Amino acid sequence: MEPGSPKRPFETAPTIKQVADVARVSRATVSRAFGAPHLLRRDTVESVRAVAERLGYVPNHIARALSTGRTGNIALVVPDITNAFFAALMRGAQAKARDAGYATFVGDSDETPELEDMLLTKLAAQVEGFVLVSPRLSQERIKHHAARRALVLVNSDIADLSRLLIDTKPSYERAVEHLASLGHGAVAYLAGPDLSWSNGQRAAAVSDAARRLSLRVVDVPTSRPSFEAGRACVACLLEAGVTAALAFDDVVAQGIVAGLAERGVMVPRDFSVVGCDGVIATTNFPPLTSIDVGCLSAGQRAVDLLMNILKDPTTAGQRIDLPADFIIRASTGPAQKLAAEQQS
Amino acid sequence: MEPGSPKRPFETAPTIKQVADVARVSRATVSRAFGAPHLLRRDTVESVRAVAERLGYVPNHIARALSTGRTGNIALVVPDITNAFFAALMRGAQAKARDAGYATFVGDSDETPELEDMLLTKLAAQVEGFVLVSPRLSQERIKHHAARRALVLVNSDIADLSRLLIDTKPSYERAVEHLASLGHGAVAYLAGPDLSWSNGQRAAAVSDAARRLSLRVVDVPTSRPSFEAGRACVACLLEAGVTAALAFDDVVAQGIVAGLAERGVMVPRDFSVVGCDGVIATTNFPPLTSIDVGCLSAGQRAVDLLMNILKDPTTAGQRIDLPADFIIRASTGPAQKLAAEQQS
DNA sequence: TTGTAGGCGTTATCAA
DNA sequence: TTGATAACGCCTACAA
Repeated sequence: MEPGSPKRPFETAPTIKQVADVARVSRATVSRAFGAPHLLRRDTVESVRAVAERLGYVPNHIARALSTGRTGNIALVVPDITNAFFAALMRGAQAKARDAGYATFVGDSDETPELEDMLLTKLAAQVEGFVLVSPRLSQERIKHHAARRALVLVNSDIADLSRLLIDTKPSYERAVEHLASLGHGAVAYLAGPDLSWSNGQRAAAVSDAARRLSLRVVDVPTSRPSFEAGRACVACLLEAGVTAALAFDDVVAQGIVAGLAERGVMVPRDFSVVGCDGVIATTNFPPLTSIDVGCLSAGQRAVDLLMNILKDPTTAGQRIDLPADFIIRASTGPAQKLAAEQQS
Repeated sequence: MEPGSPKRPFETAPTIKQVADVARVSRATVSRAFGAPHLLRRDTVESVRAVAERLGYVPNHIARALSTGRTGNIALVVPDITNAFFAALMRGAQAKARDAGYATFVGDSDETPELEDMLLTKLAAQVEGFVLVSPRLSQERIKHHAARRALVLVNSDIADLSRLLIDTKPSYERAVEHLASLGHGAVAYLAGPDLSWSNGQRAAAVSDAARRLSLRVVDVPTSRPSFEAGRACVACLLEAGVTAALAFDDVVAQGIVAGLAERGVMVPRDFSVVGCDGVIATTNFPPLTSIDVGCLSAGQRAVDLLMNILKDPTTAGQRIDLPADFIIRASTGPAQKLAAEQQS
């Protein structure tokens, strides 16, 4: 270390007082130049801001928060950052929050209720609100947290709480119809997490549509929605004699396609696969027939909702349903003759 | 643009003063009962804590931060959350920070220097340190930020700043050797962002190794490392007469594979592709021959480094090189005869 | 339109 | 071992 170096290793940020002194105004004026410029003369605002700029002054979030009770922070809590669906959602949410002047904490719960609970608890003191995505936590605990902080749920349906639900049911039904029309008589559904609302919805949609169309459905559980899980269940799929599979999401679908390819089963010639999410459906070969849930805009909408609640708490508690689009690409095709005959 | 209204529909937390009054001690004593109990008599601590418990008192994080200058927060700034490499890195970093008792802000700079600068500036007041991943910002501005807050760089080499460099050079060289040994006489390098240190390193490695082995190299620029960019340059690759391509990362590599497949060019039979990152190399068919950079542990290491600096600022400024592994999977194979003949 | 002064909830520095 | 009091940096009535 340099001799005579300052006790603090880092430069200390300029304060409102320093700006005030240099600009020859009061601290209140500096404060207003940033927080309420309409109360000041134009040139006052400009000169103060110029000085601030020159000094590198930025209003201190913490001090402001202490004074106003508003932190200007929100937190995003998701089961797995590396999942493309959550990542895209976070991207939209984070950008929206930034535009609204909010900074964003992120919490990865690693798919566990305990970590989720812990994150919600510890972050609460520093945020104005939460966006809780696909929670694995109990209703009771979620309500507990919602009672002390604004909270928007994504893909979790709890009465009286603000929630954004991506409605994939019609799309999964259309997907089943699509497969039926291609001559598939037996299909599989590769499930997502038990605790997931989305999974419940999707499983029900497949089951309902299949019953209606007299298709046979095989339900295949997976430990966790992953490429590996999809790949691992291929043997099971082929054994079950199905000619098509609907997956909980695109990651699982990709795994299925890869697992099939390894065994020389070509998609869509020999087997059809349907995914869900829409982020990575197009970054696959063949491009996946999939359900586009518009995760980016879902993230934005969730933050919109949260911002509304922060502005007017009486708007809390509403339910918003977002549509999803079934999009036919190249991973589905006519049922293979052989397999079709097996059914009849 | 303004943070929400001040009125709070949520339970308001008790303050230190309320606890002090009820416990019939001073605020200082309450503070010490939590922050420095060894300075107090045992029964004092107990009685104060009992009262606090009864009232549901929890020390206010914000007020404490203002007073001590310690926020217990760090920030992660990355070019693109949805990129699998960054997502995995964030996951590792976030988990490590959580274990160390820190909360994590996340900033997505959308690959732009301006946003990056803005995030660094606005977040500075609320964090004790930054992990800045693959910055697109100028050295000058980075140094500016590093002067006021602890900062760890990932994949950016600026002297005197703490930095974690994932050394992919030997691996790219090995990749070129691998291709040469398979009979490829002309290869392409699909570049990443101009401002990226990683890209510079990788381009140089390919160029050096190719010169040494007398291979022809075609450099193909891309706007942004994306699936689409990889897919779009396939025409260019085929025109250039190369039989193999090394991509800046796995996403681009996936795009190339898909683009080739669309034209009936099979990988690795007709064309070889090498990626980099290792996150999604295995979630592709065929699994990509790729360079595994261990992003998850890189995230952990980066936070380790940051925590060390926070504990002892004199440890700042060190450079850590992390090795990367070249892994041969199924996207590379012998050069196609026809193409090979074209070369001779 | 601008300045003054008190307060936000804690911690840190002195005294006692 | 405890208490009084001054920061911490900002916002916001209230005054001017």
